[in-house]
Amino acid sequence: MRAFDLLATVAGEMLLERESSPACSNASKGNDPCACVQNVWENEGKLVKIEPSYQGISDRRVLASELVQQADDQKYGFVESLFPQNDGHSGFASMVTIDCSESFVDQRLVNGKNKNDTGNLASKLDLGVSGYRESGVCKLDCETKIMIKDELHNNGKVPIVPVVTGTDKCSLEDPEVWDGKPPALVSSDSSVKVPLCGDHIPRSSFPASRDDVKIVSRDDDENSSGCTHPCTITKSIRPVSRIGDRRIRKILASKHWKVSPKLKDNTLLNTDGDLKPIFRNRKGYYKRQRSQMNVPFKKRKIFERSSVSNPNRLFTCEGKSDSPEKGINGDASGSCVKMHGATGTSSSVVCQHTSIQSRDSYVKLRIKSFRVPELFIEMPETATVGSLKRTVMEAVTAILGGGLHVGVLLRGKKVRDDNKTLLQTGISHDYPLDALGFALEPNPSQNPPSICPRDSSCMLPCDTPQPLTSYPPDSTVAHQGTCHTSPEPHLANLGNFIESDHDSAPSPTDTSVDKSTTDSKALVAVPEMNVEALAVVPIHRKSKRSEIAQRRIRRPFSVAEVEALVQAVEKLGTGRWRDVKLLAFDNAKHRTYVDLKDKWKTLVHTARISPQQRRGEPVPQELLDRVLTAHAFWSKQQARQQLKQHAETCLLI
DNA sequence: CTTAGGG
DNA sequence: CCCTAAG
Repeated sequence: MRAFDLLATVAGEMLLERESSPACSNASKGNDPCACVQNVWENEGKLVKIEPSYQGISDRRVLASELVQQADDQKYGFVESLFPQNDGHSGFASMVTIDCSESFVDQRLVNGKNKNDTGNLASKLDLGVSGYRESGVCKLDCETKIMIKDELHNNGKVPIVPVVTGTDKCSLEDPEVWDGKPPALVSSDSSVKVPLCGDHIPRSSFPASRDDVKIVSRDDDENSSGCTHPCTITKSIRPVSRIGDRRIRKILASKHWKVSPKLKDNTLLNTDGDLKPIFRNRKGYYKRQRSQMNVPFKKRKIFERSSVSNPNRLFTCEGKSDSPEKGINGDASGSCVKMHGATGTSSSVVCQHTSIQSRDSYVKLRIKSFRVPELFIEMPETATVGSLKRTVMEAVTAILGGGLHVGVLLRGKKVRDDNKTLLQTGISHDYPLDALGFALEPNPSQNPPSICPRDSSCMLPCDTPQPLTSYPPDSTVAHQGTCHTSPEPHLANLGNFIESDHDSAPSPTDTSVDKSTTDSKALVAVPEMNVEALAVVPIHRKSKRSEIAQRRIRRPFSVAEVEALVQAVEKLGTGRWRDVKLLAFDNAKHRTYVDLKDKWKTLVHTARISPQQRRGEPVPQELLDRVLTAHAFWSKQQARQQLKQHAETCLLI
């Protein structure tokens, strides 16, 4: 096996430019003075093709050669059709070198500033994911404009909004995206969301993000089933992370990407077969549990699509938005966004009241490169060069496409406070460009703020379920088997109040696609946490932290959940966590029965310690009392049960 | 797969 | 929340 340690650096150049001239406000059709958006990435129009330079596998070096962008308007690759809304011009170039111990990925966002040459980026993604070959030429055709305004107001909002312009050539029908919900990330907080390389490139160029790409290493690209329609491609690809738990863990344990030589095409079906038993059992409820592993990536997916796919719908805070919430970042006064097509035709203006903003209050940023966390790849020596290409591509794409967030460095120091304005942070319009840096970092705690509100709001039942009466403090009725089969109706209903994980809510992808498609390669991107030391990282630098990256996000139990749990345990006892799950948390896909068991464990512990020692959201004492009572009761019950059994066995003997 | 318990 | 042994 050959191991490639791939430290990728995505270099690109973005210009987050300060508004240049007052005239620009009139230039756009919306006539919104504040909505004038300038600028973009540097234009180079290059795309890079990763191409191994070696003939044999003995030479481990992989070089990247650049593909000159083909600015050909006539050709439409699937990329374009996939994200047709991007009518602007951004290209990217990337370079990957793999040299056993180091790799370098240079991705460059280039601006198709060149208006008339629509800057169409036609790139031959030779190393695309299987099937992409069919498209032959992939064209990334988009213009991304970013404006950052250093708010003078201390509202903690830093409106940075990508402006993607374009026309619809292919509508994405993914209800996950278009269900009217606001883009999660944009609305979540004020952190600087810069749709850089990671946001645009991977998805649009080769939608091989972990979430929706079937990572395959097949040697017969040409024979692959073909993706004539981009939308289909996306849908037909299933998340890598949907592999069974066990398998994932094994992979994670190895802390690197691993491509088994046996995992070729014909393995796919087998893999599927392996998975079926896992997913098929008991009302399929376990399947849903599994799918939660995708949460972080799905979140991202939503954001990516929403920010790219349909700007008009999403980036509007005039109240016309389809979103139930007005204004994406919840701060209507802060955001100034304007959409306009490349042609300057369609545009929608937002936030007129901010139009008074001084010209000088815009900050111009320039991002020369992005650094990407380390990757580790292991491949059999017998693997083909083609599969190597694809593997690297997939690795890079996956890491770019999943779980990354942007870190901001000011004078080399990390800017951690997302709530400060640029100005407060020290980034003002006349700030030296070089002082500001960006880095792609693994998302350490992807605790999506959008979740928490739901926890509290959705979980509170209109009519509070009646306290349980069926657990008689000292009755012998409560046999382990009696209430087992027919849960109390009100208890069963309780599940409805528990947050239903919207991330794993049945989506077209989940239901229709997963059955037919399969997991293929056991590839998992393991973002390296260390982003500080980027340039060249020795192979042995991989650390345990990579595992942490794959940990499920921590989701503290809300009081309502605790209530539900207590109630269920009061009813069912402490030894039947699966039933507890089904009874009270059936709709909370992210809570496994193990989680519930663990939670109960901590609840008991919490109830026993003094209130001063407790942490987190305080659990009402009443609930904790019930926990202790129930725990005592069921412990006694268990003891009795055991005694009984013991007596019986003794009698038999 | 579930349960139980340690980490 | 993870992991693992045991059933």
